[in-house]
Amino acid sequence: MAERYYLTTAISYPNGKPHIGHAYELIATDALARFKRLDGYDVFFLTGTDEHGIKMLQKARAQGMTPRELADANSAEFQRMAKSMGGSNDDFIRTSEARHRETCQAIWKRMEAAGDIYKDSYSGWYSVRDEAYYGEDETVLREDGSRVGPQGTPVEWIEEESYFFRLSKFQEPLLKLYESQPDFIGPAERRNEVVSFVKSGLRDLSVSRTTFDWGIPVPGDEKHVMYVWVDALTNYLTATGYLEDQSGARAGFWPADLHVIGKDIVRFHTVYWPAFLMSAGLPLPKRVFAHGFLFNRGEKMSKSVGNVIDPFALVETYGLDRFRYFLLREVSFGQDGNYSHDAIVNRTNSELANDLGNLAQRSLSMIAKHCDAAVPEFGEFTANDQAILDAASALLPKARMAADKQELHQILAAQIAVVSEANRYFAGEEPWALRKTDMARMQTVLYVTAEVLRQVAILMQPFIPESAGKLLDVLGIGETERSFTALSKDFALKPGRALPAPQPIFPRFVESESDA
RNA sequence: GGCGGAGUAGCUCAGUUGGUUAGAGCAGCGGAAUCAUAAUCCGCGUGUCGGGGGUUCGAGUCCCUCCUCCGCUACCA
Repeated sequence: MAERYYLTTAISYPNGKPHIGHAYELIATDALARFKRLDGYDVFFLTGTDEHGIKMLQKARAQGMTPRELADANSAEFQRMAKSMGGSNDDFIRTSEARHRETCQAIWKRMEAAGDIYKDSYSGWYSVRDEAYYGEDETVLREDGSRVGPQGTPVEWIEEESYFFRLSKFQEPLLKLYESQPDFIGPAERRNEVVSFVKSGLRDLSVSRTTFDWGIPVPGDEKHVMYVWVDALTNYLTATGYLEDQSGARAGFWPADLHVIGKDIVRFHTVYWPAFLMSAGLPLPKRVFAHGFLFNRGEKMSKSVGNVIDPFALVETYGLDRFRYFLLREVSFGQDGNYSHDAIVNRTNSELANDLGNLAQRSLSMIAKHCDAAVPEFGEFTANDQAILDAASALLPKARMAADKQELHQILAAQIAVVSEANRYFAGEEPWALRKTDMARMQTVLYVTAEVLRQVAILMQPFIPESAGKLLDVLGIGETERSFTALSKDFALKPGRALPAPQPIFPRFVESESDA
């Protein structure tokens, strides 16, 4: 049976519309999911929405809706976004679903049974206007004796009954985890931050609230709802059904192999989450990888600056694959990145249209015209032939290593380097000149070029599924010959096999009058 | 403030355990070719490797110091 691979995005808080950050995370995780599927794994790829909490409640009220109505409406938008971005997720979880309630209550009971949940009171400086608690050091005592929060709003001392999770107990086990499993947190910079945070000491965590009811009730004390992270993080477990039935269809996917998240929620995934699981006596995920943020021309996206970009519009403008390629190639996965119209056009025109697309077109149209529209015969390979073929064969092992470290940009960089090399090879061999002097040699050059294209196209599928598929179409590669298994020599192009008429796969992006 | 990271060609960045004339891609300039999506190929960089000091036969690469930028420093997610 195939090895399983379970990966997730973070679930999105749907109190607004999806933005480019959501799209980015989905696309990157999708590329990894597709990569693993093509590499023969039995993949479970999960994304979803995190629908509870006071902000949803407030937003719903403001719009004259029930929280469930708001959640339904906005979650649908996130599902539409996942589809539009080419998401190949196997499930879409909503925390308002019954299955999730069941799992949350089950994990709660386990933590409680372990003695890690206790009732106390949560107190702090609360700002009614901000609807937030602040630490004492965040507040300022004014001369008139009033105390205000960081936003300058008045705060008052509030005590609320709350359940606590004994996070303090897990400081040592967590440090041990980071040490024994150095790959638990990626990229490495994040790991150091987490370690130093945990070393500085952990306080117990308030995990329930009584001030609102849009959430999952605490078992046995229903005036409490679970607060934020027990609810949100548990989604990863819910979707597998592991807690309900360990022999269920998806139970074998737990523990997750990879949680892909934004760098802003590293702590919750690398401190709280493993602590909850340890307490509940459950296996821990293998790795949490935090990506960076995307900036619009170096500026953070914000409504006030007016540079909020709708991911649907970007796909509309550039096309899905161009957009995916840009994000995954331009930005070092794990670091912050910038996007701009010029950057998208430059990157994709240069690499997809000029390098890859044009190489395909120039070689395949020669094959169509001069080789009877069939894969050409080849003779003895020269050193040049062998070198470029070897460079293509070397891609898979490199890509695998990079994929396991989530270095998506490296995979694409390596591929495009081979494409560039293939262009140099093609120009150097001059098949158009060979046509007049040595047809057999011309055929070999065209064969080698097409075979390199085949290898690259197969490896491009996770990133630009549709256009890589089209490229495989014009190379005459059938649906069953597209997995990474087909990268082996046994699947190399067979001379004589008919090829369809070549057609441009990656058109250049040309500025229209209205864009200028 | 504390801890951590970064400052290398116009732009984005590589530069292993210190060792020969510091690299790539993009952009720019010149040329070639014409199979191809005006695409491709070739050639062209005297860069104070943030400043200063030090260790060493030798430092972008180690040490000290200064400057600048960034991240983390718990209950909005």
